Amino acid sequence: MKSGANGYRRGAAGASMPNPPNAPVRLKDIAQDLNVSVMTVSKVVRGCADVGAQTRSRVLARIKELNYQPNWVARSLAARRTFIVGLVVPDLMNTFFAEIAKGVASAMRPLGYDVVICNSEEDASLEASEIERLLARQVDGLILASVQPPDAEEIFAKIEARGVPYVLVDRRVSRPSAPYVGADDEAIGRLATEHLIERGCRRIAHIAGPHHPAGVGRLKGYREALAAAGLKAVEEYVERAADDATGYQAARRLLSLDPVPDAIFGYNDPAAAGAMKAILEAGYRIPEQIKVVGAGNMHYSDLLRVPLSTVDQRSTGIGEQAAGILAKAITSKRRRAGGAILIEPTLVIRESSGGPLKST
Amino acid sequence: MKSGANGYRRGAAGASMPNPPNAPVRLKDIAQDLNVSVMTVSKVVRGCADVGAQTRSRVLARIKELNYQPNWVARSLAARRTFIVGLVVPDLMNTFFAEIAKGVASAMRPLGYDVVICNSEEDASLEASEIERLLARQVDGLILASVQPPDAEEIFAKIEARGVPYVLVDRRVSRPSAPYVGADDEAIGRLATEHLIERGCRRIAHIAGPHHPAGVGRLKGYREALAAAGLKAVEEYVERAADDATGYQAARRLLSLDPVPDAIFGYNDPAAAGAMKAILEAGYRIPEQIKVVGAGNMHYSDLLRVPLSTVDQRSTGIGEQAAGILAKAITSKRRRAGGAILIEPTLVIRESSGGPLKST
DNA sequence: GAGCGAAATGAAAGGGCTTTCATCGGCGGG
DNA sequence: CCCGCCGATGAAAGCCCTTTCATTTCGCTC
Repeated sequence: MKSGANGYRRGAAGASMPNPPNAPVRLKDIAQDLNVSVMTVSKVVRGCADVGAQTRSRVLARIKELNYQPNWVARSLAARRTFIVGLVVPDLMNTFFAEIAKGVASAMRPLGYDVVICNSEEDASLEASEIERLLARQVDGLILASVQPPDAEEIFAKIEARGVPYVLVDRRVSRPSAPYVGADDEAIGRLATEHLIERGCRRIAHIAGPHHPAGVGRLKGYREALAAAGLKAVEEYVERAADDATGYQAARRLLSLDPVPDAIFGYNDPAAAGAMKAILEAGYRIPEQIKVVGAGNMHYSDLLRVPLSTVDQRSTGIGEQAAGILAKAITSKRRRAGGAILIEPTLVIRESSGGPLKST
Repeated sequence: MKSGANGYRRGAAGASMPNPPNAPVRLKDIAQDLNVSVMTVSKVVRGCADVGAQTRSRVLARIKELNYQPNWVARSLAARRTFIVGLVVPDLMNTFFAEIAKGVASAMRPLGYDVVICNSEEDASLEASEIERLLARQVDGLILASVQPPDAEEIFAKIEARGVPYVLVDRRVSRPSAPYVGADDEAIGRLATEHLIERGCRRIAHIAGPHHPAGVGRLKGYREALAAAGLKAVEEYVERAADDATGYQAARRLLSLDPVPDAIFGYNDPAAAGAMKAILEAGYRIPEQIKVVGAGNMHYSDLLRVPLSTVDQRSTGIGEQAAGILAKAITSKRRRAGGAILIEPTLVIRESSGGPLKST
């Protein structure tokens, strides 16, 4: 019963079943139709130069006619490139990251790459597993806004061992060698805090992020600015949060302190927005009694309860630039993009810190 | 020079180069190490039952030791399944869709599927090309919040021709046979409009969406509600928009009309949020002079300038349910999920329409 | 101790494409 | 008139894994 072993797809006979109706068209089908080799068709599909003009047009015609679509899985396997890049962000609900995703996708598309977006939900282990899946899927490159705690070498070692180029965005994990696109977090922290100091605040609280570089860096900048202004850093004035819900909670705790803060700097906009909700609920006025500043300039920040002052980091640009760097790294031999692109953070002053002109 | 044809990867000699340092570990490497067949290793990896306990543990040990990761591209080709499903949404910046994405991903992950999220940016042709790429990538299924105008049969015909199961979410394209998860758009339109009528509004304007089912349906519901209440439908009171920026513009036009509307129903929350910005800028008070209602209950709606009344559609649930249906369709023989799941829309009353209790 | 079925293993044949390299025919130059 | 070269075409060998089905080896039953 040897013939039984023949195999899958097409009936039973041999290698020549013409076109079992429902199966997608393959290179081979076209080649047989036209009495040319699979190679020739493949070359036409890929736009190789060494195909006769006449042959080419015959093939092209048939391709259109049969509506041939290359099978990218097979192509990826053979070519050892998938033309997929992975993007891992911690929170898609924060439009700051959605915007980065948009930037990445729109920069990658014209280069022929698809972007697979993953949401790690600020969960380091979920993130790790997402990255592993992406690697298993043989992505050509990775863009990461990482959740990883500063000491998590392992994942990056794995990526590097695989030789997959990657770019860090927004969160600069402790890999000085890795390419990075984003703002200087300490500068962000300083900028926001200095602004509040200028506006006359003296009891400035901070809702810090989780223990990733962005959180840590902004906290540091905040402390530096306080120190530079000769203000005492009150330990109780620093809370932790990750998004609007936790920011709300954090702010409630801050509001229960005895000398109530006269300003809150949220490490990102959702946290600051949540804080504003808590502040208003507690009956304080923004900005008269308590001023608020966020960071990220997320899409809805100026539509919020009180339009939110924030530190802009040009999120779409981050995505595009990261994409550019990654594309270059993928193509180059060295497969390691270099250096960091530090985005100059800029203050966007809205009502939550007293508005553009008057100073308190 | 026959030997030159030998091929790629591993040096030159034969099929037995042991382990060219930098290449990823393959099934074959493990098999050779252990003197078993590739098959056996493959079975262990996939958790097949018919492997001896001892062999299994030897293999497992080696897998861990060498840190073997299956190559999903090869696996997908051989198994003719990718374990990838595609999700196409019109606007990731609208957290309503980000939430759906989250729901889909979290429901699919435990089933072993990865989700590829695509943002069509409300652009029908971009959407079409994204869907084609997903098909070319051999996705196992598709979840679509489609931008397509009602007459765009072509794409769906293509999907069906490929035999790829799909589920529609939030936007019910005119394919009565296709499975759908989302709210009844006319009900949404009615609910919002009736609420505004109850609150005493008589000149209710509507910022309608683009010409997709969600936009059309909600507009229809709005008109029905007006008619039912005996209110005249003023044609100038209907504007078009897609997001907060265009919603802002639309509202400005509405505010320039002579009898200024006393209410605006935005077909989605971003549009309504943009409208609120325009209204406040023009010096009107919300809700005293103009009331506003949106739809979708997006993540930041209650943090907005004036907390936004809206029609909730349980976005996370939509994603999860769609994922469930799709997974079933993928597994089943028929490959076509059935029926629609209509989510009961519910009103969420916040300040923008006068708050929960008092009735204007 | 022959016969049976189950358990464990593996051989062979692809999946649809690309890669490398050989071949073929025809042209101009020597 | 033969050589070598070029453009055009194709043959063969993979990419790494799964599928189908055959084989081998046991332990049992009767």
